[in-house]
Amino acid sequence: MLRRLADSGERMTEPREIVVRALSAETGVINPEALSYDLHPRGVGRATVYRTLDLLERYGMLTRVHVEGCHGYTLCDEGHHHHLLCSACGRVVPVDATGVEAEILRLAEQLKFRVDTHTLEFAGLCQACQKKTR
Amino acid sequence: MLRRLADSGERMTEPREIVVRALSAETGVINPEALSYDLHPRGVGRATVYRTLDLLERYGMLTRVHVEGCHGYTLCDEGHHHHLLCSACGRVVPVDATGVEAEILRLAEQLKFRVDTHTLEFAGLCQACQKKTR
DNA sequence: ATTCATGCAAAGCTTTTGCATACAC
DNA sequence: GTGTATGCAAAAGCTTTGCATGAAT
Repeated sequence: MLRRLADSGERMTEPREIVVRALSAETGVINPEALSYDLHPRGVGRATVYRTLDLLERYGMLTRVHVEGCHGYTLCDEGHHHHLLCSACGRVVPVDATGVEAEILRLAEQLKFRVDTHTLEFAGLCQACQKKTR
Repeated sequence: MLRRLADSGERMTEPREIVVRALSAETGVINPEALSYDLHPRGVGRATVYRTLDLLERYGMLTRVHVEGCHGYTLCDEGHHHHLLCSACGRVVPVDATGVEAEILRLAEQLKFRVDTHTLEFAGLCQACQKKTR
C-alpha cells in the first residue's frame, strides 16, 4: 500500500505512513473521525487524516461505504468486488458479485442507460455472528 | 402518498402536505437542504422538512441515495426496485429488481451470510442525455 | 382536552479550508 | 532550494434537538 503510493509518485511522509499502518490493522468499517481521534496523540492532525483517506480513495485503495450513518471507508485492495458488512461485529467481507452485476448491466442496456459507476453493498450477519445470536 | 400517511394513522398537517406535494413534483434526487430552502417562504421550517422526509422514509415511500455527496432521497412508491441516477440531468429511473434480487440471495446463501439489507445504485447517463452529449 | 407536530434558534457533528511552518524530494 | 504536505484553528455544511406555541383528533 505504501509502496503503491510511492510508485505513484506521492511523497512518503510520516503522517501518511502512520495513517496507512493504522488502516491495515483495521478489519471493519473505517470511521474518519474516530481514526483522527486515535491518531491525534501520535501527532497526526484531523485534516491530514481526511486528506490521506481521500488520497487513498483516489488511488482505489479505499472505498466509501454507506451503511450506518453513511460515513465510512473500507479497504479495497484486490480487483473489482463488493462488500458484505456484518452489523454485529463490524467485519467487512469482500465478495465477488459478478453475477449480480451482469444482471444489472443487462437491465441497463435494455433501458438504454449508460452506467458509469455503481454502488453495491450488503449488510447483515456474518456466519460467526449468526451462530452467536442463535 | 398523503392517503397512505392518513391510513397509517399519521396526522395530516399542512406542512406535511406541502412537503409531500413538493416531492411529487420532483423527478430527480431530493436534497433536504435545498428543499427546506424552497419551502421556507411558504412557512415550512427546516426541521419539519427533515422530520417529514424521515417519516416518509420510515414508511418506505422514500429511500436514501448516496451519490453526489451522499445526502439525498428519491421517491420510492412502487414495489422493490433500484435506481439509475443520471448524472447530467439528475433524473432518477427506477429499475425492476427481481432478477437482481435472486442473484443476491443465491450469493448470500453460498457465503452463509445472512443479508438483511442492501444498497444498489447506478450512476451514468440516461438515454436523453447520451444523445445530447454526442 | 390531549396529544402530537411545528417553527425557531441553538447546538451537534463531520468535513473542509486558509495559512504559516516544516519536511520530502 | 522548491514545492508540497502538515497542523492548527476557524469556517462551513448539514442535521438534530429543546422548547414554547399551535393545530389535529
